[in-house]
Amino acid sequence: MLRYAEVAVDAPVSPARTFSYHIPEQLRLQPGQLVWVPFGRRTLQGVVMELAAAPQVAETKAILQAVEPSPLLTPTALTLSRWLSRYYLCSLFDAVALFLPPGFKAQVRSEIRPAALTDAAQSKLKDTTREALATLTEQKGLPEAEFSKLLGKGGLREVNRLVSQGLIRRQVDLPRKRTFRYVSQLFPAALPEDDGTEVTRTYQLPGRQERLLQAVREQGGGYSTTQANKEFGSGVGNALVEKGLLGLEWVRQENPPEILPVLPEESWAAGLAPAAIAAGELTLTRMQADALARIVAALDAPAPSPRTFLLHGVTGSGKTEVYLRAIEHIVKRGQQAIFLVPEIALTPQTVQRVNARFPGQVAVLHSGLTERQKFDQWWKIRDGDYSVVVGPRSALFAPTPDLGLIVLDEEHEWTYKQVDTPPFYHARTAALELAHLTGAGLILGSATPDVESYHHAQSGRYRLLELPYRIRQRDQPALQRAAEAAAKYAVNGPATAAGHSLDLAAAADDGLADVEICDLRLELRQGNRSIFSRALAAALTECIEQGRQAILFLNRRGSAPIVQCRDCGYVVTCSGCAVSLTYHAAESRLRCHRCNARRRPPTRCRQCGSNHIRQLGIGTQRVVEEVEKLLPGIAVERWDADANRGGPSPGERMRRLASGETQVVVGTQLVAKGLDVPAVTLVGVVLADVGLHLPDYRAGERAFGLLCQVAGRAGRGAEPGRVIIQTYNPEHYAIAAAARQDYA
DNA sequence: AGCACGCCGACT
DNA sequence: GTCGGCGTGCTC
Repeated sequence: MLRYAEVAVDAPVSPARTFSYHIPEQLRLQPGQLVWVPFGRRTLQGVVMELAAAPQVAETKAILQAVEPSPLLTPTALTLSRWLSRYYLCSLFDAVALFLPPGFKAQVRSEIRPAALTDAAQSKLKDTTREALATLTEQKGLPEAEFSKLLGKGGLREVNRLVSQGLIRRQVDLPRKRTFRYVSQLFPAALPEDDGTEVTRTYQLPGRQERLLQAVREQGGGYSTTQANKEFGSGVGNALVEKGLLGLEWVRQENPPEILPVLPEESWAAGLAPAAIAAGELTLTRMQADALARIVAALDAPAPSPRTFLLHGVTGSGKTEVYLRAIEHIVKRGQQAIFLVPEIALTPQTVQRVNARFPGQVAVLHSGLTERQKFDQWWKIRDGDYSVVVGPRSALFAPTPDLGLIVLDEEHEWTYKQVDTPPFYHARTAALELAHLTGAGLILGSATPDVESYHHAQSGRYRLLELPYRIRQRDQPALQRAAEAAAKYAVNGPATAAGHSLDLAAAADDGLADVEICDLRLELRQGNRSIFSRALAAALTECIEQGRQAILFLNRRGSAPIVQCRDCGYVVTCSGCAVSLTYHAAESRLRCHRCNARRRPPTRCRQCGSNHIRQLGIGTQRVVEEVEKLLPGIAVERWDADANRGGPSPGERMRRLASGETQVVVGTQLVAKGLDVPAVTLVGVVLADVGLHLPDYRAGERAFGLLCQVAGRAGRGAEPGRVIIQTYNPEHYAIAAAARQDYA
């Protein structure tokens, strides 16, 4: 029989490694259960990966106890854990920990007791140790942590020495109390050959015990100890447990209080949720309808069919609506969907739309929840109480009972990659594997897909779905007319016909803002030393005079400046890595952040010989000053990580912008993502080059994506938008392509 | 994390 | 000849 278990132990061991333990007679274990095991001198948590007939080694220790009576991980989760461990080179336990309920961690608490404390043995000890032992004897025992503290520095070592000398005893207790919301309950005890027969007895019990026993048996299920103590007096239940007439179990509390999917208070777009987006109100464009049809067809096809889609749609093209309809399809057939977003706090609009479409069925996981709330959410998801789980990368491992679809919005975002603690997984890669294992569909969506994803879509590994046109508010009357006209000739029903007409209208004008590139080298040559080109200065002035709003964007990340020739735009790069060199003031040298090469800073430009070499390094602060100089008395606000720490709250700033109080926003990436303010008609990129020369070979790709996103901020309302990109590198492929909004 | 083992330098 | 500091590898 299967008397052994292969256990993933919570220790830093090689990937995929398990340890063999034998299962004691009285334990019934299944794969996926969390257990306590002895490991070296310690007692650790582990997860049973599989049961086995034979161990890997001759000598095995016994599993001490199960933490939960039933498995916490499904067979699918175990399979994905093994894959994660091998692929990301982490211990198997680090991988399975992703799937465990929040707050499962518990530590062994050991108690120190005095033993054989003869004067002779004590005479050889240090003074502090002798004093600590005196306290210990006085208290008749202390928790190990406290005792070790009494011994001062290196206390842990000293404790072990004393244990091996036999002067003290260590008693290890496995934690009985469960993390949260566990209540102890009394059960009628059954006979050992558990067939449900209750224990019979021939003797008489004291009155209160008799009455409690009767009450518990009548109840049938569990009888809370708290209630028992209240009604029959404390200790009565314990007496019955000791007589073997009642069993005591820790049971997870049923029906935890409702968790409202509350968004972080500080969310920028509080109160800005699109008002009229309810199910069925929107007519899909033909592109949207096509995309949805292909997704639904794949989801309905028999199991081994390609179900990974890359939904490439420009900002405002209606990707979210496609996700929502696909989720609806899955939910209707009783399955669940996982909706991943890069950061909850930055995508409140998306989250609110999901919430509005599936009221009461959405679990929103975010860092603002308390540990207890997260714990309750985990169990409710597992019980199938929710149809949709929205959250950051970790939400991929939520215990949905029957996963049908995974949506990964803004799939190019780097927050999907875990970089701080093992396993260093990428949620997109892991989602692909999970979808493969479960047969679930996977939709990756972005306006600027990661080059790797796009490549997979082109080579056929994913299916590519394109939404090339923006849907605008100003199209709505046109849509109405088109729908009416088209209805007369409709073959496929009015909705599709109207959508088709909208596509035709949009094809002539894709709804995107006009983008101009402004060559700063030319400005400089013509004597303009300001950070604003004449074109941007004029556009900004005009925009404000017309009572509209503007966003000025400066992608200045970190503090590493760039060394650049102001005559030809040449940037000093590493000869081996094609990465910009960073000036290190302390050693007066340029350094490559990739290969660590060192170089003396050049005095003349290598490309044109000019000595007009500068360290580029303007920040948003400087831009704000320049705007105030250009347009005195204007309401400018700076939105970046620094400004976020002090000053008005993000919510307050968002309100001021939405109401028009703020006329110009100067910001970093923070303003590039998700900001949707209709009255913003002008976007100025103060210096596009900065992001271009980050010490990262993906710099060009990222600069392109960011510029596209920034450009998407303009002209979201009825008025057309205008974007001006200032650069010293107008011919750089990333900037030129971004100006044409040409992803391909 | 904690422990044993073994190597090497500093001491009796 | 012995002690101890620390680098390395192991824990079923």
